[in-house]
Amino acid sequence: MRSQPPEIARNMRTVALRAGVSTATVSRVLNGSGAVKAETAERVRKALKELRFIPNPSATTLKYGRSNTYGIILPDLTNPFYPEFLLEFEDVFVEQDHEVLVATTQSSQQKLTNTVRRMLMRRVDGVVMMASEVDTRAVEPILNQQIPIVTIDRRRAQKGCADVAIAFEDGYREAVLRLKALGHRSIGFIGGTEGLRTSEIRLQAFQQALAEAELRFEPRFVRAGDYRVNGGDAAMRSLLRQQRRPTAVMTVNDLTALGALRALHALGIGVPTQMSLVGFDGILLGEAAFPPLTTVAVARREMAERCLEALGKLQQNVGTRGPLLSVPVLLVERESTGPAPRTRT
Amino acid sequence: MRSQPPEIARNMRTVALRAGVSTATVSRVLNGSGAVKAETAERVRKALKELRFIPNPSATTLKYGRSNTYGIILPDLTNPFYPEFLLEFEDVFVEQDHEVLVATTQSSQQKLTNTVRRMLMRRVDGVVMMASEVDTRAVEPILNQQIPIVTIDRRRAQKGCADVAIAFEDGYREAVLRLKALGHRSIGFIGGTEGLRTSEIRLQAFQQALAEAELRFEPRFVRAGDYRVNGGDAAMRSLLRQQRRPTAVMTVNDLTALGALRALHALGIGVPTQMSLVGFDGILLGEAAFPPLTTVAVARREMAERCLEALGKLQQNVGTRGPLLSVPVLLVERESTGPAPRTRT
DNA sequence: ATGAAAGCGCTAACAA
DNA sequence: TTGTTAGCGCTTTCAT
Repeated sequence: MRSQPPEIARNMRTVALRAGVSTATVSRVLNGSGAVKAETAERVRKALKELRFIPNPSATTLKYGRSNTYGIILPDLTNPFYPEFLLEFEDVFVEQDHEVLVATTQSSQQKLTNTVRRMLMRRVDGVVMMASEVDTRAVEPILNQQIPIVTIDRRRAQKGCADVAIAFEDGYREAVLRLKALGHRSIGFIGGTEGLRTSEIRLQAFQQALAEAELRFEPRFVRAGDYRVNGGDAAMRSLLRQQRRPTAVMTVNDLTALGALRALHALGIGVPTQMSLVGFDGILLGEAAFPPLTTVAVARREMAERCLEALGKLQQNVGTRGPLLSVPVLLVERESTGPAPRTRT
Repeated sequence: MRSQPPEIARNMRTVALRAGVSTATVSRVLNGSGAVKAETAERVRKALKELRFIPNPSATTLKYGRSNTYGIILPDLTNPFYPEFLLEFEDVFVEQDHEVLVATTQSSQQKLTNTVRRMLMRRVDGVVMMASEVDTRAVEPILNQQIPIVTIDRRRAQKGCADVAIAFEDGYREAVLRLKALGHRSIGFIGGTEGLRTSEIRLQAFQQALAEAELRFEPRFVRAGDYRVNGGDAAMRSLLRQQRRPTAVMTVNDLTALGALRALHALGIGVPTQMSLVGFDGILLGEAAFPPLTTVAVARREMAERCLEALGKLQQNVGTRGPLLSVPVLLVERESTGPAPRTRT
């Protein structure tokens, strides 16, 4: 025998009736707008509770053209960094009583166009865009509607846009210094897909880190990858085909490092005894690798918070350029790095 | 010099004005409801296009209390299986012009309660629930609102509910038979968290597979894990602490297998030379492991399609029990499995 | 301190 | 075949 489900109010009228007030008063109590006598407010709150009132945000969206929803556009969910970020993003935004609309582009221009339309239809109040691989002209309709956009890692801002950038420079500097302290003198690099702005930025950050550590940048120890496992694997094999080798390799992200690690295993090269390896991102599965991967972890939570902050700033000053913010980074030393081997292999 | 952004219509009135018709006609053209003269329809379509009309679904949601949005509740996004499934889910639903509302519970009862409220507020038309770890009484308000729910892997349905189950039995059977063909006679198992219904189901499926293959089930070769890397690592270490060992180990999911693999590496046990290892789920990163992980892959796409199908059935027959559907599974043989070692270690 | 009412955009019932 | 209109739920302005 199940008890009858309790009556539930799906509109304010029902609540107002029960409390013996008008819907205007209910609204005032809910939003803390306008003055309501304490006694009345109490009665309303009681009715609200008893009737388990479920507000209908589409009414507000309809009235004001704003939905309290924020869109997030991710390139992909198969790189664990993105879902791990999404987790924090959702948490941060929902905590502020915002709703989140998730979309992935999967590097398809068509998908991005559809996504933009979906976001416009849902009257999002802002968009966070983490899809460096696609042509960003597709998002112009969003800007035309005066909806703020926060990009990730573009390192520039225009009217209505802000940018949140990962501190690659700090990350590579820290890692290079640590490797130097471990005795490494020649450090290789497996980068991202060629031709992408973000690949360029990361490679430069690595070069700069070497310079600051007074180590030589050797182009023959550099390879392009594709931000994925197979690219890292192929790049590492290519690196190892040469006569001379670096004693340590840094990568553009963890997936690349995992691929490189697999190649090293397959070729019977000891990690870290014969070669040290450093990833970037700090995905959880880096710890599941053998040996557990040393990496530069990106502070996902702070990244989500910076997005929220940037969006807030853009809303305060519509039509102006938004801020350029930075996300900190942390070297997580695990077991894929160790002292440089005595003799160069 | 940028060209002026084109005027965009955010309501039907503007479009109707331009086409010289009423909003009702515009609506009829858009939805293909009611008869419209071909010539008029053409004029409307032209106006629609010229003005880049963006419909406002909140109006429809407000009018009908239905949003064309489906909620999906995931336990977590750090297990790559979930985002990989989400990717397909989004794709399948968006393709049908549905919107998707994503939420994660992170095994928190409070978060689930909030999520349910969010879904109710957004007037979702259905919910897919993949969170076996939490108390499902929290979702009752959804059922009370006559909103259909599709659960994953509960293997039962009640009024307003359907279930989509992964064919564990098939998966374990296939894998066990393959291992048997490779000469394995004693096969261990690392299961899920104890006390969960889904852990029970999976263990039983494994036992059944052994029985069908006429292999003995040996409880001392069974350990509980936690569906995560560390649980798999610990369980494997515990398994290896015994005098006698299985020659192959199957696991409840890939994360568990990855942890087990790490333990095997750490203890210097060759995979697959000394021990074979089989995961479950087919996460992409299984291929990045060394050796690449043999696993039973769950057909994510079909899983998403079954969810859509189940939701459709439930909507056709409100208030009845929904179907129990099944998702197929595929053995993906990579390099963590091989012939059983000659002598038992 | 409170209530009445308008209006956001859309669709379907009804009228013409 | 097409148009007019009511009404979904909410907030806010304007009265009271």
